[in-house]
Amino acid sequence: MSDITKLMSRLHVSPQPVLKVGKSDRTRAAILNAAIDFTWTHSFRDMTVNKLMASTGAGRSAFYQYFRDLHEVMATLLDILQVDIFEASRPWVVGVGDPVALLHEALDRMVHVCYTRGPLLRAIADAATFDDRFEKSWNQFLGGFDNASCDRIEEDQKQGLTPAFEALPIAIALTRLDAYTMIEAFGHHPRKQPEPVIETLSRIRIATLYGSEWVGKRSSNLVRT
Amino acid sequence: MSDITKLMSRLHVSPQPVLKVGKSDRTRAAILNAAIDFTWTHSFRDMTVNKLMASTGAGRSAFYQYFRDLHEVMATLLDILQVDIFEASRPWVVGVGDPVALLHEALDRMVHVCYTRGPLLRAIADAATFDDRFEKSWNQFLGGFDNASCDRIEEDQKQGLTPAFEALPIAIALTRLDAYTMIEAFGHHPRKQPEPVIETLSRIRIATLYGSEWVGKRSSNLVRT
DNA sequence: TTGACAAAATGACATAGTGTCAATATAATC
DNA sequence: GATTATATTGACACTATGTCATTTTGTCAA
Repeated sequence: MSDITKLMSRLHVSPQPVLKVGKSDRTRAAILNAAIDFTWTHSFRDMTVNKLMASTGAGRSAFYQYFRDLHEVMATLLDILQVDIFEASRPWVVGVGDPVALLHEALDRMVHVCYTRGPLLRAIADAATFDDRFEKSWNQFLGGFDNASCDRIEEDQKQGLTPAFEALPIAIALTRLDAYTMIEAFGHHPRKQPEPVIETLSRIRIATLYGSEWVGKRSSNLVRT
Repeated sequence: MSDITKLMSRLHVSPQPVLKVGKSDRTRAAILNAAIDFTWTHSFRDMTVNKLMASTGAGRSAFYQYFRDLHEVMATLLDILQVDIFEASRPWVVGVGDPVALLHEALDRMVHVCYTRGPLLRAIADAATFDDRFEKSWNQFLGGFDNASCDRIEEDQKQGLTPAFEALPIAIALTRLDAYTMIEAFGHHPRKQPEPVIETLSRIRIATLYGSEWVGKRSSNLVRT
């Protein structure tokens, strides 16, 4: 039963307007919050089940009631973060109209999300090197981006807005560019300013996809139907 | 005393044609080789002192005679790899002449080195997330690249070959682009083909620095004195 | 309100890896 | 070949993990 299904059945069955939250849910949420808090001030490598559970009041063993291990916690947090990041990228990925303007819009939002959650993003990327299964999740996340980006590039190529080249390798490279540049910029305290990062990523992506003449412009005469 | 200095003094002093290698040197080398071999077939996360020493014949405790921990081993390997990679990048970093041609030359060599040592490069990047001190080494390695790249960009800007923008953030982003694209492509078996990676990285870098019109060309009319 | 049941939390245990140290074995040097 | 320096070893203390039988605690119906 998925989380959403569980939530809906609870809403449906309950005759009361108050969303009932069992102790189980509270502890689970406490663990996730403890993990988020932890990443804000420490590296993932220093995270232990003990330290997390110390922040929740419950004993260490209780952890295993909710998660198989720390990586499953991180996977849950990635699932949540993923939604926000994909949402932020939508303008460019599926938007209609001037692609340069759409790209600025999307990068603006994406950088904002990553700035807000920088240390968490970094912890997630770090955690991927610690565990086989979670590494797959992280690669699927990046892969989802690769594909969305690739589709958009191929669309723009059909329209003659972007030069004809093999889209997927470029999409893959640009995804790594974005991800690791933002992790570098926002993953540690003190975080860098978001604006220069937006400038940098949009300069590189626009120069690569639409030509250097549009770099620095907030929009172009290029139109997409 | 650097490795090279040691090697030279040994060559100089020894009257015999045979390079004298003490037992100490042999064990140390065996550990380093075991680590390299290990990265070729396994992830860094699965590396243990035990597994490494099993390949050398000596017991686990002997390891600590030579290295403080696994990260010191990886730091040693990074030092070695670093030399080859910086050497490969030299044409573009310090070369004189057509920058587009120089860039192709440098990327060609760099991709070749990273293709040859792909799994090791990946293991090194992974190891950086496991240890405070080694993370610093890895960041210094990337930072060295950032600076070299930044210097070259600022030179080209003075010559009017590259648009005027803040060079360092772009250099940082392009370094992450190169590093993590190559780790993605060459870090696992089966490795991707090197040629498309060269194409991809040079396309993005040239479009960003010299303008889209030079992408795909092996050289430009741009000249650098 | 109470009692019974299901669920959550606990503490003790087995396992795996780390790094250290005193004791021992081995190599190199005179 | 004796001596000295160095490499190697095995035992130990420590930290963290994940499991399980047991106990405690919440929830719901009577």
